[in-house]
Amino acid sequence: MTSPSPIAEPHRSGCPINLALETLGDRWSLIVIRDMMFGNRRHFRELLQGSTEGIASNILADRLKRLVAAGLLTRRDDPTHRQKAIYSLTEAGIQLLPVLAQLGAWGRRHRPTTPDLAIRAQLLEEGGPALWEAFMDELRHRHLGAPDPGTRVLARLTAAHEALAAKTA
Amino acid sequence: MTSPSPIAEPHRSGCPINLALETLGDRWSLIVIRDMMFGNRRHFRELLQGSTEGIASNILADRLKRLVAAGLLTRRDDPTHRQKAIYSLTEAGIQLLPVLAQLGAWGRRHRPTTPDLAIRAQLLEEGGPALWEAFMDELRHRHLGAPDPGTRVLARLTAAHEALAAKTA
DNA sequence: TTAACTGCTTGCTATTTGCAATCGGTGGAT
DNA sequence: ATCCACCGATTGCAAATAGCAAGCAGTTAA
Repeated sequence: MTSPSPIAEPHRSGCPINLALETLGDRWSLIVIRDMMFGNRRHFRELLQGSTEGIASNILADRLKRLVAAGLLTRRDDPTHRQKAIYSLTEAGIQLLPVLAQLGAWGRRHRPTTPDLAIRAQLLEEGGPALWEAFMDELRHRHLGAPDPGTRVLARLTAAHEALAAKTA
Repeated sequence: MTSPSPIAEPHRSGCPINLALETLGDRWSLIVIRDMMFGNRRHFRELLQGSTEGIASNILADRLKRLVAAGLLTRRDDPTHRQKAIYSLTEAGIQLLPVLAQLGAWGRRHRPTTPDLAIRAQLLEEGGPALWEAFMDELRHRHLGAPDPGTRVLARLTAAHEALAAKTA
C-alpha cells in the first residue's frame, strides 16, 4: 500500500525476455493459456477440472486475475448464466501461440512426453508459422469476434490427439 | 529423503508444454540461459554480477544445479584456476534459442521494453529461423567444441546492443 | 424445495524466494 | 611469507508464494 519511492519501478529490467518472464515465468500461467487455446476452455470450472495437471482453485483464481491485469485475458459475464464468467484471450494472449509452439517442440524433443499429448506439438511444429497463423485466426474468431477464417486447425489437432488417446486407453 | 510410493511419478502430466514448464517455468532459469547465450557468461561470478536483474547467489547456485541435473547445462573445472567452474550449454540447452527468440519477440511487442535491450530481440525476429540456426551453430562451437561456423551472429547482436546503449548513456 | 453447480475465498501448512553475511579455499602481488 | 582480492558456493533469516481441503453466497434446473 505504501509507496516508498516517488515512482515505483516494478520491473527488474527492460529486457524483452525478462519482461515476458515476469508475466509468464511460473508453473501455471502458460498452462492456463494452453488450456484456453487447445482445450477451448472459457469458464473457471472448465479450467479447474479440465487440466490433467490439477491446478488448485485459489491458484487458478489468482492466475486469472493476474492475466487479466496483464492484458492477456479479458473477463466478461456469461449472458446465459448470471453467475458464470467467460474468459477470452486478447490479441496479446493469442500471440503467445508461437511461444507455446516452440516450448512444445522443445519439450517433445527433450522431455519424456506421452504420445497422445505430444502429437499436437508435433503437428504444430510440422505446420510451422503458416499453420500458427491459421490457428491464431481461429482464436481471433472465437475470442475476439473476428470473422470465421473457415480453417479447422484446432479440430485437426484435437482429432489427432483423441485418436491416439483412444488407442492407448 | 523418504520415498512413500514404490515408483515416484515426478511429472504433473506428459504434455510437452507442461514438461517444458516444469523445467523452465520460473523467474530465473531462462534468465540464466539467456545470459549464457547472449552474454557468453560461463562462470558463476559472471552470471551473478553480469545480469541487470540481480539474481541472488543462492538462487543462482540452485538454478545451475537444477539445470545441470535437467541436462541443459554441464559443469566442468576450469583448468586455469583450480576453484573456477565452467558452465556450458548442452545441445538441449542450445535448442532453447527458438523459445527465447519467440519469448523476446512477444515481450518486445507487448511489454514496456527499453530500446537497447529490445534491439537483439528485434534482429533475432527479423532474421528468423535461418539466423537462429546460424547462432545455434556458433553456440555449438563455443559450448560443445563443434567446428567454428565462421558466422558472427552474436557479435552483430552485441554490437547493435552496445551502439544503442552508448547513445542513451 | 432441493440438489447440483457457479466463480471464488478462507484457513492452514509447506515450500520457495530474496537478502545479507559469510565460508573455506585459491592465487597473484608484495 | 603475507596480504588480499577473488573463487563457487552456503547459511540464517524473513517474507512471499504454493498447494491442499473445505466452504461460501448466489443461481439454475428439476
